[in-house]
Amino acid sequence: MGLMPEKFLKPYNSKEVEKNIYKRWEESGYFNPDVCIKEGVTAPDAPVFSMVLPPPNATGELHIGSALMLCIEDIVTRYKRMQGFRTLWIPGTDHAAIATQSKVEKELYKEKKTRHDFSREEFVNIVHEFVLKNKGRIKEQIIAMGCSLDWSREAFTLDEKREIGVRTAFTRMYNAGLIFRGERIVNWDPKLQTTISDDEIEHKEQNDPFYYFQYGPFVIGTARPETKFGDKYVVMHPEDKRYKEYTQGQKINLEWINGPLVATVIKDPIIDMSFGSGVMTITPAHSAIDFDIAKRHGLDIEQVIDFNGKLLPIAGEFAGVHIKKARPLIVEKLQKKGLLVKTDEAYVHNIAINSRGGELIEPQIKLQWFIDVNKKFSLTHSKIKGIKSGEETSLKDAMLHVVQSGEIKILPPQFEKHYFHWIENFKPWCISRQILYGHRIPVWYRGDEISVGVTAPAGEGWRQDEDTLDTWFSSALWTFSTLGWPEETKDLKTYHPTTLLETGYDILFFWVARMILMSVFHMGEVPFKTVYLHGIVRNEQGKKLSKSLNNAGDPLEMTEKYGTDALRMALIVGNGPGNDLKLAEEKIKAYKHFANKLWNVGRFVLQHTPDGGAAVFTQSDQQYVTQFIALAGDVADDMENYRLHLAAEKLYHYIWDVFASAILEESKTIFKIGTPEDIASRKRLVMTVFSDFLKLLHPFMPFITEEIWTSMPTAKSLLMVEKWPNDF
RNA sequence: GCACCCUUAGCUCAGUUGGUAGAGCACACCCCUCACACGGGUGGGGUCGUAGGUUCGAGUCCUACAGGGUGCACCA
Repeated sequence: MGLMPEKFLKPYNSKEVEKNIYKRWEESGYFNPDVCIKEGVTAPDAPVFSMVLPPPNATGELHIGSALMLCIEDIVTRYKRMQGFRTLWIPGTDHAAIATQSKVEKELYKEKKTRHDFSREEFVNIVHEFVLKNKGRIKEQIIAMGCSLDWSREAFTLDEKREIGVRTAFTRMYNAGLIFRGERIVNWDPKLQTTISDDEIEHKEQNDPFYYFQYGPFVIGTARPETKFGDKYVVMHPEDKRYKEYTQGQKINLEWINGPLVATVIKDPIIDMSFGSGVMTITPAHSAIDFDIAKRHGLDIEQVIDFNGKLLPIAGEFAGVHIKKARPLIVEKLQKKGLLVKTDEAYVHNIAINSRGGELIEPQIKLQWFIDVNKKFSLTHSKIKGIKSGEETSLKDAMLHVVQSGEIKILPPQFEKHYFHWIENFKPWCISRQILYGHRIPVWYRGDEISVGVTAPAGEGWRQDEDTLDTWFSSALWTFSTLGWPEETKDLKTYHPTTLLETGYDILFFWVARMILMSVFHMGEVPFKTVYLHGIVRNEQGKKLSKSLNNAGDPLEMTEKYGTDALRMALIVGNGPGNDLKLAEEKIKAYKHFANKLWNVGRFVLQHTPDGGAAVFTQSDQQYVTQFIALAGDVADDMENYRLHLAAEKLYHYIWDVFASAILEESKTIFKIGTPEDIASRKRLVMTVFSDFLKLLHPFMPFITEEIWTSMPTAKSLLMVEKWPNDF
């Protein structure tokens, strides 16, 4: 018997190993690149690899999708660290303003309380306490996945440092004229009592009756009769022959819901002649398109529905009635007046709902803060390829430019098209929210005066804007706010732009695009060089998922049951970039078996090869060496090109089919009846190949490889900072 | 409506630059042989959605179609 410790006599026990190993990593300080340099495991002038962790919602749960994200990012990080890079992966959490506040309000509601039972300060404190409790749990979950994050640099989108960043960003953009306050039509959620951005809207198909009403000489169609009270403009296409007798601005007397009305004819090419009767009345205060038409023709804009979803006095007898209740009543009245022409019951259309809360969105006109993405500004300090310092550009143009020029590469490449398409439709970004939890808008008012800045203005009588910022405003600064910006820190100079941004494709627009926007403006450079997008894991609503009952559940449960390494492999193998993942528990189990296989290979190696030796390889062993070097090259090539799934599979098959089934099986005979030269050669082969194999596999299965490594005679320090094997 | 993705073994999916089909699980039979039964061995199972095209050669590229899914836009 050789060096084999007793622990190898039992099957691999992930539970006993994992906590212990993580503690050793953490205590080593090697998650922090500064320590790596100080201890001499990384060269001070080594190339940099940096990445931010997409900050999980502070009140969220770590789900199997986050596990996939953590796993991919940790694999890349560990690989780069072993390649000798100055490697930094920054952890943090997101305050997720709306989501968090809704959650707390739900909790409060259980005690029959609402946010209105508290002062602003009290309420924010309640939310804050809630967040603190949850943050710890998320950190535990991230640790359980084995992530090599530098916890000394942990950040939170709503902590003090980030608040300075947010206020600085707001102020500088305001001063550049890119942030403005204006009355626009916005997406209003009557339930959460806040605006949301266009991207937070979800369209849902719904069947509603479609009514045709007699409107003077015209027949108009609508699915929303409750908005029609104030409709005094009738719009048609200028080239519609059916209505050529009517002229722009013509007045028409007609009978409407609450009595006689003078309507004005408007001609506008936006009208689709083939839809309905080709004529419509407009409600500019509650429809984005109608609002545009009204602006174009200088028409009156009148609010019909209040911010709670109830009809205003303009509705006459219906004033104060909720729109949901009012609709059938209005139809009934119009029918009685003989103005209902017909009803199409089979009408299917898309309604807008808030993806965060689920309530129907009511377009409303409100005074809000926006980022103007089209306005030209001068980019004073540009490091962006193709844009000179001082050159004029717009946020939109710059955002397009950095991807078109290839300075930012998006993987898989088809998502570049999604990105371009989205940018082309990018309208002013509404950044103010009427909720309490979040970064309060750094603007103060006093009479007609306005003051924008990082701190409150001096003097009496200033009142701060009541609104908070869209949560994505602060997370958009993440690549540089985590590095100390707006201070010109050493971290900022060293690690920005970050090397890689890895996240789910579902937040390409929400987050990735907005990070590009912010970095371009504030840093004059890209936030990252490569974007790697992984697929999402469908929830119970996903049709495919619900039909199979063996889909895996909570990641923590899985790591408990099968070990983190097994879960990591199951998440990686067979899951190409950008593809959605459906994970069967059986697959995780299979990689638990693989972990045990590796464990037993370790046992064999340590039993039979007490020393590494310096023997000369026999010809056949030399072939194995060559094969292994080729494998190491292949794996490195896959890693460089983010083909993690292929790399993992190659490693799996190598250790099982080549190393265990061929090399070890042969070795049994060689060790028994081989010549001394054969034996020495084989012992060296087995030890060196296995030892280096552990390095190759470590990014994927960090715990078990580190645990076996501690028993290897070749081990000098932790495996996590060993150099990636490039040759023998 | 516009765009993108998917369709490969019973199930879940790989297959990076085009070169005679792979994995895990499941299934059948054999083996508790001295690293490992969380193992080993043997075996069954696929006209790679359909129809064309390019090519010496296509699951892999092109075109059309069908089915499934996603994103964006939107109808008054």
